[in-house]
Amino acid sequence: MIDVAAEAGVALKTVSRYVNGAGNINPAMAKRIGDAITKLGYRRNLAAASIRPGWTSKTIGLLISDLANPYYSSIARAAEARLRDAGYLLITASSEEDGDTHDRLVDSLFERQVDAIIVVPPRSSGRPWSSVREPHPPVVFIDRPAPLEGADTIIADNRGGALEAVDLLRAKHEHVAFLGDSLSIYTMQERYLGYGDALRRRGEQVDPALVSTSAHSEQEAYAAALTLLRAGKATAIFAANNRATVGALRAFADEGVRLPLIGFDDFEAATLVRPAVSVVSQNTQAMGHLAAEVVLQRLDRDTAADSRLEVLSTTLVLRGSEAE
Amino acid sequence: MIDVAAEAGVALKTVSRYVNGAGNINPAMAKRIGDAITKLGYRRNLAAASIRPGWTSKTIGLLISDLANPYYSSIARAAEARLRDAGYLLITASSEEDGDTHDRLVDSLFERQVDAIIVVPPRSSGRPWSSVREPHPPVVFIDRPAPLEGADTIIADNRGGALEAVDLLRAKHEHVAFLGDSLSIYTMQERYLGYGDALRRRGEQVDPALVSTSAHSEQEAYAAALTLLRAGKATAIFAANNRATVGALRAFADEGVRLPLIGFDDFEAATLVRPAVSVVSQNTQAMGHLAAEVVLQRLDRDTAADSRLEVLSTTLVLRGSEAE
DNA sequence: GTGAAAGCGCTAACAC
DNA sequence: GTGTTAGCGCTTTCAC
Repeated sequence: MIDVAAEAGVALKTVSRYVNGAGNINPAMAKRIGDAITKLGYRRNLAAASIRPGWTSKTIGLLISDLANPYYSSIARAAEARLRDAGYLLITASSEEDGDTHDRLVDSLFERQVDAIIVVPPRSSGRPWSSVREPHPPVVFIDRPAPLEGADTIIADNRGGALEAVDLLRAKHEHVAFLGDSLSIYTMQERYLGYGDALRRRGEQVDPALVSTSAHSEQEAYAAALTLLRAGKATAIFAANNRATVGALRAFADEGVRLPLIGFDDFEAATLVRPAVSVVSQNTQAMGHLAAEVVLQRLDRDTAADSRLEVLSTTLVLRGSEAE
Repeated sequence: MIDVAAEAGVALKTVSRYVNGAGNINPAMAKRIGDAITKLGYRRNLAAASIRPGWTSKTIGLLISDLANPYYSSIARAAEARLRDAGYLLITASSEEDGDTHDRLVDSLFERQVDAIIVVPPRSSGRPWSSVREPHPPVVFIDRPAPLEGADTIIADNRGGALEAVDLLRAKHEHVAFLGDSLSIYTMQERYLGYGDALRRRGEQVDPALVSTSAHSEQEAYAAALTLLRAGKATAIFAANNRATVGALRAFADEGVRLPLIGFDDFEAATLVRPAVSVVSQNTQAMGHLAAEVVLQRLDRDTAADSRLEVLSTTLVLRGSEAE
């Protein structure tokens, strides 16, 4: 910047004003400065600018469990698009559901002076969030309940979505099975509750013989679905996540049957398989976009405004026989 | 840091040494400093450290066309994992194939003092790369040829992959059609060349009636596939990208036929559809990982080493009837 | 409208 | 082994 000032024959400060877009600059000088910048190939150092009081890095952290998971990458994409429009860039990192990795990444992000972070709390918990010293940049939790009292949170209505799906299945079919992963996972628990809600609404109880929670991997989901089919009791299946849905489809194919099925979370193959698969769809775009909005709001009016808890509703997408 | 030093009763520099893990510190002092840091909730400011000569931001930029695209998010994931192990964080941004957006993001990244950037060159070109002033952080281009002479580049063997697939189809079937997007897209052009290679190898010419390059969207891919089917000439199809493959599958379903098919790029639905779909698979993990390695190598030995051009081979994954 | 000097948080010399 | 000083690139009072 000194060089630019020398080249243009003005003071350092004038160059600073120029690059910051301050209005009060003599047009002739502005031109000289612009030329000098081009000639010297000057590039601004935002890191240096950001250490001044009142200045920020214009960078936001995004901590998710796995960037390669379409669910999260879609959220990331939406958040990035919105924040980019507002002049922010996103540092994206994957915690791999590991509490320690997550904690380390949070520290790294804070050390890099991010203005805020958007976080998917990992399943395996590390240090409690409440132990993170104030003051720190605003944190917005998404997808799962905040592990911190009174924090901004955006989640989907897992329970309501499951209720709607199971209710629809139960209207036509006697024995609706629940095929999912461990109930110790928040979203699973919620979807299971929704499953129960739908039955209780009809004055029925959950039948343990129809509940399978061992779909930890696609392989196990397949095995669980097979067991369910061979037991012969289930007349319809609610698959509580993508893995379970895919496992059920494979089991159907192998057994040569096809039970009515509704999965949770949409996926590409759902419209390709015949018959097409009905799903409870989450609006990941909306979640990413909303997370960005909440962050921007916190950053704008830096007030200690009331924390926001947003519950995004799900959409039941009926395809195949369920659509009739 | 001043506060920490005061609290611990040591000099500023000793605290600096401590947080930098310098060995030569009196254990008693180290303990006092550690306690003071905890007590005060001190967090290091890496931005301030990074403006010192010889220090860097430990941050790397990743510029891709669309984070929500599984192909790119998978690359991003692999690169992130490798770089995280090396102490780097990734600023990820989507150019949306727009040259101007891309150029702006490159500038933003450089201004934020990233140590290097990994770039997917956008289709619509903005400013020429050669006009970007030296010196600038190392740039590694991936997925498409570098728009800059002598730059590190990692691409997949699109041509060879297509050749292999078409060769296999042609061995059993008389008229293999090419279903793809515009040939002005680099990867398409390469795959089309591979298609031609396979035919020429048998002393045949490309039959224009069997070539369709209008699969710009899934809808158009579907329409193009339908046209191909109804013309009745094609006896097998090489679908040059995911969109084309999916379009072909929809057309098959609607017409109640199933031609031998090999797609380019693997996708989840490929194993779910019956019969399963054979594909030419790119190793996105390897591409991301390798991009990270090349970056680290440039950063380590900051030598002006020879530029690397890596061509990753593809894998032909045979499923369904093609597997017989 | 423009410039000189001070200082953001940090680290590298260079003493002690 | 530890402290003092200067300065990284930038922006901001506060004079002119």
